[in-house]
Amino acid sequence: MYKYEIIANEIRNKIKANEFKINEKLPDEKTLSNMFKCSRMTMKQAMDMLVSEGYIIKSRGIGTFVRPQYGPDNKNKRYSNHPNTFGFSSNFEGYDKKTEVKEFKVIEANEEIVDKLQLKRGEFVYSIKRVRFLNKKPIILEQIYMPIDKIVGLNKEVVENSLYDYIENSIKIKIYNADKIIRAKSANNDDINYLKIEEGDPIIEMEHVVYSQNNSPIEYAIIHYRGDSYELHFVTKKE
Amino acid sequence: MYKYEIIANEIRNKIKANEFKINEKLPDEKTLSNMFKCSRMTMKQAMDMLVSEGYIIKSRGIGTFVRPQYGPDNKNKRYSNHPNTFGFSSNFEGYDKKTEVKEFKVIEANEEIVDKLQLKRGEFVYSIKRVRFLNKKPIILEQIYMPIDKIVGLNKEVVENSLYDYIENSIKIKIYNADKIIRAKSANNDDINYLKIEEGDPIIEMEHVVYSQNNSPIEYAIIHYRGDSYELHFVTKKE
DNA sequence: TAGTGGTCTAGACCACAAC
DNA sequence: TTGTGGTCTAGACCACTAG
Repeated sequence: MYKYEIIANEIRNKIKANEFKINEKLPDEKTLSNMFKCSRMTMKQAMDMLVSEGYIIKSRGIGTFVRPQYGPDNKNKRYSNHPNTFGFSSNFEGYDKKTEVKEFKVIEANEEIVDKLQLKRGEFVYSIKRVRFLNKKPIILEQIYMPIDKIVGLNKEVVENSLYDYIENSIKIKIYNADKIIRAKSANNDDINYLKIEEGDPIIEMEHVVYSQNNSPIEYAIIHYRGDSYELHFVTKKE
Repeated sequence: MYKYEIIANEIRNKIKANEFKINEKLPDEKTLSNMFKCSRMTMKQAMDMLVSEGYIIKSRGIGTFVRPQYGPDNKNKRYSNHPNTFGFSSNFEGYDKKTEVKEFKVIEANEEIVDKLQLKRGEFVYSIKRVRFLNKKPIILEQIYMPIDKIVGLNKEVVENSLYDYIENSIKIKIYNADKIIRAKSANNDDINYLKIEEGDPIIEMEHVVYSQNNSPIEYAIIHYRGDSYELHFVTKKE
């Protein structure tokens, strides 16, 4: 782990633990860089990470402040996450959550999957269908495809827990970035069936391709969020 | 304009003008920083900007490449943009686009608006309703609120063209960042009326609050995109 | 004017990919 | 081994806010 990640983790944890309280002003970056024994550029990188995750707000000439948190149940009884933070588990730490695996098999990649995962015709992928529950309500339906030769040793137990935890900690693949596409759709049969909603109800569809550090695609997923109970939050910075 | 913005603009323009072709490898960052007479950190900042806008892909150990472009009509006849790029005009440069202003008035801010724009009770805001057309089809319905004492001198002509152009170039407010929330909803009466869709059709709702450089909110907007013709693309980088 | 974050430098070393 | 982007430094100066 790099220095700026370690520093960001430390500050993030202090915010989560309420040691830095909401709207509290943090020390200025020069002071912080002395505290953490790093240069100001490194300090800035750590802080910018927290800005993009929505933990803090920086204002030139004024200072840096802990930001009121998003999170489940904050707003109109909708659940929410930052698409910048990878993974369901890390977005809903500490909440009543459950995962049900509806399908776990190996299939030959179709044209769409070949294209998204940059495979060759005839290659095989894991095909995983999971439902995510929050407070016992089914909220998210995921259809995931992963190349069998990159994500080795996958099994149902892993899939019932955190895929990203497995990828990063067990098989030591580093995630680099992701392309995401968001659409609005009407519930299809799977949505009706698994998310317990009605025909025609709106859902958020997020399609994403996640890339590892060498820019090779490791996951292609189509994720459906219940429109009535989920929203995506993010922070856009004009650079 | 800062150096890294100037550099990014130059490279972006070359990509747009096809001087750097799709999938072409760009010179490495050290060479580029010599070419642009800047330090490598500055070069990196310029390039990272283009990564987050989706123009290029960087791979450690390999190099930097021009990325296949998104853009209107690329995929399933849906229009698409990067929410990281501010503004309709800059996202759809060169396309057949039109804006119809359906409402332009000044109202007293209600509780929601007071909250989002950090106003006091009784303050006034511009209330603007616009429909955006692409290739003569109504695609986007916007409801915009802006505080009258920050966005001075607004008039219907400005609103018919580019608001951001006016804000940045005429009244010289620098945009800093934005909070965005994405939801899926079913078409309401306005959507049916202005976007010419049917009751129950899905739409993407994007709510955003845009902040100027001193972190004061200058725009609160609720934007509806036709679900059948629009999608949002973005690039997420794991820092 | 003092305080704060933003930009920029010139260079060092590290991590990863390809040969 | 070479080429590439990523991290990190120690410090300078700039831009914006507040008193």
